[in-house]
Amino acid sequence: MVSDRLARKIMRAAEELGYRRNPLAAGLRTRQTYTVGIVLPDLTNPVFPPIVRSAEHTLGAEGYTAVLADTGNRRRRERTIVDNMNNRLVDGLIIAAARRKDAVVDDCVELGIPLVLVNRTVDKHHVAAVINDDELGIELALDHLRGLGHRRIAYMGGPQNTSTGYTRYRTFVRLRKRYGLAPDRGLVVNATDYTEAAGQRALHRILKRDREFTAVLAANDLLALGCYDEIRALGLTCPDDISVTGFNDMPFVDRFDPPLTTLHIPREDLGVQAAKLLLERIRQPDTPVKQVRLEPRIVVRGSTAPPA
Amino acid sequence: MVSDRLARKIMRAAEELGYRRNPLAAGLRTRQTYTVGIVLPDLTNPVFPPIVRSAEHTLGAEGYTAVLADTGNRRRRERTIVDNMNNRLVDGLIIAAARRKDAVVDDCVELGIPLVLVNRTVDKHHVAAVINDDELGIELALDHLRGLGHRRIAYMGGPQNTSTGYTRYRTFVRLRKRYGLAPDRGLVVNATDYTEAAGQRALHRILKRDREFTAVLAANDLLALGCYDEIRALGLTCPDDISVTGFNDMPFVDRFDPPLTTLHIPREDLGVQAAKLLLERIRQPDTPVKQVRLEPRIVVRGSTAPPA
DNA sequence: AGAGTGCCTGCAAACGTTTGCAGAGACTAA
DNA sequence: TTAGTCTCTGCAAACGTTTGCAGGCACTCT
Repeated sequence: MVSDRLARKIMRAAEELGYRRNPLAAGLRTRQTYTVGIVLPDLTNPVFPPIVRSAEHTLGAEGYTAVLADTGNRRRRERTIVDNMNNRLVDGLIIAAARRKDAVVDDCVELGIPLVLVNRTVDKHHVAAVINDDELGIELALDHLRGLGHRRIAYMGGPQNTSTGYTRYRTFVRLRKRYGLAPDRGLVVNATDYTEAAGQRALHRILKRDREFTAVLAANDLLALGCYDEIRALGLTCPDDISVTGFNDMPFVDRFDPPLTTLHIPREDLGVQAAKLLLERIRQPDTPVKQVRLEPRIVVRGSTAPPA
Repeated sequence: MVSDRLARKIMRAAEELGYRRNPLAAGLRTRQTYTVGIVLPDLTNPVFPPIVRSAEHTLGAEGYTAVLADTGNRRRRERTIVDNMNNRLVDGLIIAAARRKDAVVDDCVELGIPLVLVNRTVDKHHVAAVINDDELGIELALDHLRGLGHRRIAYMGGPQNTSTGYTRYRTFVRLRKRYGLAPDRGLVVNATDYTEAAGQRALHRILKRDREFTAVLAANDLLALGCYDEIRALGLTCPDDISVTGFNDMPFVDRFDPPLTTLHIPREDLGVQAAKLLLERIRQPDTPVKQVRLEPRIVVRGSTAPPA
């Protein structure tokens, strides 16, 4: 619109006068705030910080500011947070806290708010998402345990209202049948939350019904830690008495006692891809909705061993 | 201003019409956004999430929204982030990433932006802060090690440009003299960062000069983990060969191998107090600046034992 | 010289609130 | 009836941008 020379002159003058653009006023006029919201289910779960960090970084490079919030795994808080963010006119949202049926997600889609799910997705596949290949993950873990010689393998799933909880559970059941493993219903329990306490409770329930298994495949690292607790509480040891595997390879699990065998997910990539996808949706909202699936790989450590 | 009856009627009408207040426009007019910024040095350090969470919760109860950001321990990013937040007219800031001399903090004070430091403070004591009693902490750790019979105790400090790094270091040196412990300069090293890698490097440096110590007192849990790594790399074991203590009692350190003896800090309280102090400064900016100090307590676990 | 083009300046409306003020009614007290 | 009080309605300015348009000036081309 204007010549380079003048533009520079204006910039210099602005600098001298200490002019600072007011993004509030600009946002009011343009309905663009260059802010995106990131919604987490649980900030204290170490899986998320690395994802958030790489997403933040990618967004920052394009001039966007990330606004984080933690739902504490509560539905009402998710609603409040997202409403709040939409009120403040974020340009888009990255949600890591989605449930399989998620009214908040539905509303965002309906309102046309650019949205990308990360880590978890919803049942209706009408929204952009970057997730892990959970089926592959469970298969890798199960193959590992079978390779060690385990035949009676317990499964500890996550909450069935999350896509990860559900897919991993379904996959385990499917594969167990395919491999001709003992189809004991008593060996499968789904925990109510992805927390250590819920994991411990769930293993307690399994142990009350059946003590003949030699390994437990947990749908998440925190659940696996809950298994550690229950195993220890019973005076048993891992992996001598019971092998345990997790999912996520969250930071520090390599230092636990014993170091956890688990599925490593490409955390940085999850964040980067989610950010890129979101930018795409913000800039070209009419582009078709994409789902990206990233492959986990198994990391074998000390929590798994051949059965006694 | 108006009667209750009318007020209710208006609210109902607003509801029916689906009216939603636009905080951008309101903020533009009133210069109040009911948003506060929380600035962290490192989101992946598990000490911070619990602090953030309780601060967020306290602020939320008063109608404020928290906006998180992670400086990744880089000065330039801290500047960018805080500028950005001030531009967007946050009502106040909680900064957990302060250095002892911190231009960003100085600027905020000068601009009169309500500000509370948490965990770390600055040298000039002109700004509200909620911190730990670091002197007490170091004293507790040292007493514990002395109580076990350790006499040659190495100290691994944190970055000296942070208040925690500096105070803990000064306290160790002071107490060592008071207790008449060997004043070897070779036994004291300050790491460049609060990270595991820096901790490992620092212990490596100590070990090159002196291998006669029986315990190392680390200024932070991540540094202590770095010590674990170096001890293991040398084929030694903790605590049989070397005892290790940390600081912060961050989540999960009780599960490490060995479980870490460390100083527990009242994380929730840090967050709550910081939030309350900030609200006070926002609502009554003329009130005198307060500094709150909270007491840590030692948690003895498996990483410390009497010397061989 | 006149028309056309490029660059610039200036003006005004709009975004959705808050805030203060003026004035209209309705009611109460003298 | 009149003055005074209360409650409500309506209007207008202001917050700091963005955006479009009109007009001015200088220059180039025919």
